[in-house]
Amino acid sequence: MTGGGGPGTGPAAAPAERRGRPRSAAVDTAVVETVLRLLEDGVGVAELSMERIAREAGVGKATVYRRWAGKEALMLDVLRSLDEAVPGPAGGCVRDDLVALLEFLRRRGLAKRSSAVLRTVVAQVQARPALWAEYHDTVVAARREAFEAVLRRGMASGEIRADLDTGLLTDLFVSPMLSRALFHEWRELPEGLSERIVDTLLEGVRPA
Amino acid sequence: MTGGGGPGTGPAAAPAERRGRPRSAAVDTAVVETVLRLLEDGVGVAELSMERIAREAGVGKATVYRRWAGKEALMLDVLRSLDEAVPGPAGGCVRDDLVALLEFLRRRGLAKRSSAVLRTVVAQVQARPALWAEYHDTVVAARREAFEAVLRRGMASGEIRADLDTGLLTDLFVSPMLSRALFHEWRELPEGLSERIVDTLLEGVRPA
DNA sequence: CCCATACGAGACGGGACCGTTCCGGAAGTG
DNA sequence: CACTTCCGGAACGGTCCCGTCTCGTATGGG
Repeated sequence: MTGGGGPGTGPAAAPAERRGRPRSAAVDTAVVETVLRLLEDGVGVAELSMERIAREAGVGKATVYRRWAGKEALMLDVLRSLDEAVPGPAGGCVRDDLVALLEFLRRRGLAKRSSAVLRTVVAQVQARPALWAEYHDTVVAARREAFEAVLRRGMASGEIRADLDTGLLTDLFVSPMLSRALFHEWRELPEGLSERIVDTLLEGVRPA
Repeated sequence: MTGGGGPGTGPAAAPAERRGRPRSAAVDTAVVETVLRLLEDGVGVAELSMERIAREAGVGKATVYRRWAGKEALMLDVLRSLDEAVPGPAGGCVRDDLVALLEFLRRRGLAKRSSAVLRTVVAQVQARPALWAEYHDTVVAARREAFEAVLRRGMASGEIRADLDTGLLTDLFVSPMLSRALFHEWRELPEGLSERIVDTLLEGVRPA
């Protein structure tokens, strides 16, 4: 239930030749996990003070500053910890693959934790572009690429119109799910939503 | 260029029987306008302190507190000031009305100011539901109703499939524009985008 | 074993902001 | 004109936070 908080969280690689006591890996995960939990609980990124993070993680403030230069650097690592593998195409028909990708968004990505993180990142698009860039490269890019790959396959097989831009198509498929997760606070994502979105988009809104 | 900051901004109605010097209406608009400008410049809602708002508006802090109980109440009035009339349907074909509504979103609503406000509000969905509720009732509801009215008209006239839910359809039309405005920082909203979204949705993604 | 380094805890000075209060002056009402 | 209320400015005590530093203790590599 901890999401993608596992390994790969280390903020900086040790340059070998370490004497003395090594740093505790548990501290890294505890801090990152605490930030995610607080965001999940609705604490805004600005109410998140380094002091509070350390307090709630049961960690000395100096220990946090020993690893991260400031809140910005810490947040970047938090975003990096969210890296998740997108499910590969099942190889069935394109329609089912699209539904599966949207279901992945609905279930794993947008249930609670990730919707909170997404809201937080969106709020920082203007003030801290680096934060958004990191989130885009780490999380968004892989998902978009997965969508576009399926769409290209559909275009090759004749299941998808080939005269459309895959970027725009990806927006058409993804953004309805995204908007609901952003605005409706991770409720209102009912079971059959993915199918309804995909089928409506495929069939078109105009009567046949 | 001041947007919807005009009348109706007063935080509380005067109960008549006022002696002494009346409150300056200029202060109300100056404060609200300053908040909007700061949000527009990328200042997060949490970096927005009452002290800073008063300073930048050239207004005494006590004067602000005389009108609003706190930041939450002030933000509610700021959102209320955003109320804008949605353009009525031109009465042409449904397709053109849908394009016109999306164009309204692209041009007026989502260029700069409103995208900043929307990001701010989204960030507060969890922490301050009242803020989101106010924004929804003031801004979102009217726009959604306009969309659904056009869609219902299209269903009656046979231009839109009648077996679909107007709420979901509205999401399909609106959210691609919304997502771009949220994520891409009010760039990347090119001229023909509205037409492309509407036509793709109408025609469908599957080949004919 | 020894020593360098990490650890939690907390003190430190500096700064920002909160919400209130007071001031001297301005501006309408009666 | 007298009076009441508002105005901008500024100060107040209080709280929280920042980033650094110092304790005394724990822990692992050489």
